[in-house]
Amino acid sequence: MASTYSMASTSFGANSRFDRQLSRILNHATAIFCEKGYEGASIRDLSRASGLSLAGLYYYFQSKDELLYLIQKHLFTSVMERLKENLKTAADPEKRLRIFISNHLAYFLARPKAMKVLSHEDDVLKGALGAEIRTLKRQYYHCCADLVEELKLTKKLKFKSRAVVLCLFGMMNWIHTWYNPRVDGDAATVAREIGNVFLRGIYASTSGR
Amino acid sequence: MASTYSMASTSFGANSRFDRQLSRILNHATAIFCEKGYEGASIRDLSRASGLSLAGLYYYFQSKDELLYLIQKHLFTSVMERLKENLKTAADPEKRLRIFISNHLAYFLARPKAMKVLSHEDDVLKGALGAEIRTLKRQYYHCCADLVEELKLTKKLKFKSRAVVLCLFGMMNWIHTWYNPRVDGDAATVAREIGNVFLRGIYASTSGR
Amino acid sequence: MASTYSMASTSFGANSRFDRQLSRILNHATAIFCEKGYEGASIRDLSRASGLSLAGLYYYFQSKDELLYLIQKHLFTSVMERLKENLKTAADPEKRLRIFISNHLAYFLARPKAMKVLSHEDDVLKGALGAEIRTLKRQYYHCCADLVEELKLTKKLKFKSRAVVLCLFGMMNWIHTWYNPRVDGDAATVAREIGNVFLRGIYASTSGR
Amino acid sequence: MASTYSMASTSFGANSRFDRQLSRILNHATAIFCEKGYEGASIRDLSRASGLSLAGLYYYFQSKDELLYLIQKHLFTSVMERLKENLKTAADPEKRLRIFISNHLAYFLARPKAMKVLSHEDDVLKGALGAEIRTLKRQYYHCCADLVEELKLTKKLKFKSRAVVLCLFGMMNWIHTWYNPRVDGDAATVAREIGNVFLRGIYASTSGR
DNA sequence: TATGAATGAGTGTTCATTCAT
DNA sequence: TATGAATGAACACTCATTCAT
Repeated sequence: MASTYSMASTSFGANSRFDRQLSRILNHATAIFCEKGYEGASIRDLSRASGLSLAGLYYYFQSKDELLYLIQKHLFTSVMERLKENLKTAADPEKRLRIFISNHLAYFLARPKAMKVLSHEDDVLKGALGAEIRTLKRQYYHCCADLVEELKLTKKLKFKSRAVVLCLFGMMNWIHTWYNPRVDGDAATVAREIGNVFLRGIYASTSGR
Repeated sequence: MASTYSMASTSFGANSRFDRQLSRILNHATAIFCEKGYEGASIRDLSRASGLSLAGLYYYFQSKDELLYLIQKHLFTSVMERLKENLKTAADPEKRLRIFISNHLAYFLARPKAMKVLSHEDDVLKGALGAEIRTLKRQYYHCCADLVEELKLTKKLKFKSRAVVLCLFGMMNWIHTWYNPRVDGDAATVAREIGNVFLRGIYASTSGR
Repeated sequence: MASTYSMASTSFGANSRFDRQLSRILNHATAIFCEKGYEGASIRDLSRASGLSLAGLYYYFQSKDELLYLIQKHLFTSVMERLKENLKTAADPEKRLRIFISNHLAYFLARPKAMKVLSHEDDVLKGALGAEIRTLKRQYYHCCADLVEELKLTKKLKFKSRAVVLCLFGMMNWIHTWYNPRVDGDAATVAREIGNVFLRGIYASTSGR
Repeated sequence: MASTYSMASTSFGANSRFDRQLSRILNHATAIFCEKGYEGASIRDLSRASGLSLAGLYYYFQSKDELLYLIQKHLFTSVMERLKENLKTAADPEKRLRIFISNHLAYFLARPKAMKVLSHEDDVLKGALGAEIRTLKRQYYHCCADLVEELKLTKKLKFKSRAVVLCLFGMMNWIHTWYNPRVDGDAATVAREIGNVFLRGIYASTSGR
């Protein structure tokens, strides 16, 4: 599997020695943050895992905060890129929403650790770095909200959009606490199931009641 | 509001001086774990918040781990107690499932910090304490799963129970990341909405597809 | 020799266990700051010297900065106290200025390390702590400047007071770079010599030229 | 203003590319040592300030110690050179001592940062480098002491030469803690004032008392 | 000449925890 | 019941320095 962090279209882009090394480090860091949480993880853990010296790591990032920032930024950026690519193939509102769901699950079920880091360490980053991440997250949320709105208009449905969209995110994101590929099937299967519950749930709504 | 931790029916039961003090401490600890996470929180934070000395706190618990254990155990125990009480009033399967949802939300939206601690610090506890918490959690999960199964049989529905129940938990538990009483209404309102999406979603299912 | 830091009239006052220990620590810290400079000294050095554990030290102060602050504050406060006491015994302006000089030298030649720390780490402290120290220092300077002004008026002398007072401080404070009791005599001797150079120097001045 | 460090008569002499670059580096280093002290300053600070890479700097010096050595050696060497030049113009003992004072102040008030580094980091250097600097310093001290002795003999004065010379150095070197050109006038003015205090001070001495 | 990449040793500070009282 | 005093281990991070290129 190619490095998660070195895709030509992101800032980790150019496949220089530096970028490849950074991407290796970020992958290790993701795994460690997943396992122990941001606070519980130590740069020493990362040093052990990556084989670099403690001091050597700091050549690649400025602080533990920045490490988390780089990870989260990359994830939001690249899941969104893929989403945009995938959405090009469909015009039907329902299909488009199903694409959102399956894009999200395909991306994150392939990176279960990343998914956990993203939802767990949601509000850790303060200051400018945190603000940038929150902006990316809001953009991603709005992609989904817009698709739901599109569907709502087309089908003349009645429901509180905010609550409904957040329910959908709840179903999708909670998955990292239980997903087991052998029991639950692949990402497409889970996406179909969640899509079913969600779409039937909102199609049946004719009033707020 | 009576202390969350000193209800007659739990082990913190008897309203002794010890129990009342412990319950105060656990409330402070919950708030701190919520704000900073288990790893990020320090016993010194708790000392400051509670007004007790660092050493004095250890009269009430053996370790930081046990502190989290006491909190989580109490929460699962008491939400389950309330659930059992509330379920006594209804026999209709749908109504009973709606009671599960509203019981969960009423309990946890009144204790948003506790809800966050429960989902955030889900897998922190290792060893015997962790095992006990996981058992309680499984029991609670099965309460819900049984209600869904009951409904499925009655209404002759077709769906993968496991996936569907976990979707429901996802919708309910994700709520701590977005719930705002002024925007989203009270617990009963949110429970109705989540119930709607979920029940309509599964009612409409006639096959696994 | 009684501890430098536990005089009844200062804030290190009450001879409690805590205060005695703190005063021991501050004495060690003074010696270390003197030898290696503030930046060059490490809390580990202090741990070694004092026999307390690294962590144990932090029971007595909040930060390395505060350590320096405590030392400097104590020195300025107590040299000033002694000065006020000593000045009570004389009314003659020249005698009073000679008292300033001999008080300064008696105090600091008995604490050569303290003298070096005070002049070397003059501008290290930033923020509130630094401001407080600078205020104390300014007060001490003005004590001296007032005595010089008194003499200038009495004897109708002509000179730039600022330059002259700062010359006097220069002579007194530079001493830590060269003073050797066996070669240079005791504090009273040095004070007499500096007093001579200074007083004859300003008595002979009738114009700014 | 020509570089402080690349004068034909010093070892940084020949105006080669190397020497010009080294001289730039030493100027930056002086500023940084002045601002943060020797211990507090880091080679990284110097890298930032000079624009050279961390590793690149080491082409110009062997160690941080040598950096300080080069600075201090240059300062003593070149202030002494100028002194010798200036002393050629006068034969009268008093005039010659006044030349020492004004040469010292003219040189160092034009390089306030250098003056601070010289007095602050006086005893930092250990081993051979430190010994060499101490030798230069002693030579400079003796230049002054000889001039004072000359005057003492000529005018048949009585005082402890050592104490008196060190008083003079105290007045001159302490200046870096207070000198403000707008308030205190130029170097010549300050030199006259210090010369006045000092010369009148010793002229008036007819006994050690 | 100059740099990118790396390191071992050290920094100030905080941690959960203990023990005599 | 509760605390003051203390500790070993760990923390994030920076240091001066090096070496292949």
